[in-house]
Amino acid sequence: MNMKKTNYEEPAELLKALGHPVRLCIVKGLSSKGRCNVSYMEECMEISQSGISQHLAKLRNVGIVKGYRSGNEIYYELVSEQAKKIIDAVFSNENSGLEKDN
Amino acid sequence: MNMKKTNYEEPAELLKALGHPVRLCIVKGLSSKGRCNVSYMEECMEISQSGISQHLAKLRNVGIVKGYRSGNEIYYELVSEQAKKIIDAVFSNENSGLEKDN
DNA sequence: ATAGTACATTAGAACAGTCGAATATATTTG
DNA sequence: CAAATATATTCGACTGTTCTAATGTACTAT
Repeated sequence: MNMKKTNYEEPAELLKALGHPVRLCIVKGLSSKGRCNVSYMEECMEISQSGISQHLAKLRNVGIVKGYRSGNEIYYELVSEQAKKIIDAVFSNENSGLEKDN
Repeated sequence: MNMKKTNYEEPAELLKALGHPVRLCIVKGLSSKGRCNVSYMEECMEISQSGISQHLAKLRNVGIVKGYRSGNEIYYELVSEQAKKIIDAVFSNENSGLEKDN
């Protein structure tokens, strides 16, 4: 029944990349507002410049975002359809009831 | 523009829990086959008993799965609607084109 | 060329995640 | 009760992640 671990390694990488509050925030922001430069992200979240850059690097490395230079600044865009779908799934949160009463 | 980090902490936990090949495999399996006991999972994946148990503990802790004892064994079920949606998004992978040509 | 701005990269300390081995607990069977 | 089975928990080594501070690079303006 095809439960080979290797089939899950790539999608797990994607989920792991999204599984950090700062990165999730970045991607959610890009998903709803389109492109955005790094300084703006810095202003919106309490995190250092280098922090943002490092998180963006991870998102780039798994192909979730892509950056375009425009003069002095770099604008990022969400380029992974799969990531978009995941974000939609995560935030389609009309939480209709009983969860986590474990 | 509501980019507060705290709003992203819980969903990030969920994604992080799913962001490991073994756990993703478990959840995907439960998603498509319904309930399953631990021994069966062990057989299907190359990992120790304690490994499976530890991963199941994580999934339990964030409310993704729930286990029911039936005699000697424990059957797990996927109980988080949000996780189901995410799994669907991850594996709706009719990859229609251009991604990751970074 | 120098200085300023925007971003990326590196380094290292602190912390979190993962894995196998050993041990613990709950249940069933004899 | 003792032994067997199924699962959970704990421990410790190892690896990976995250953060801050410092430094590097690319572009712009003067």
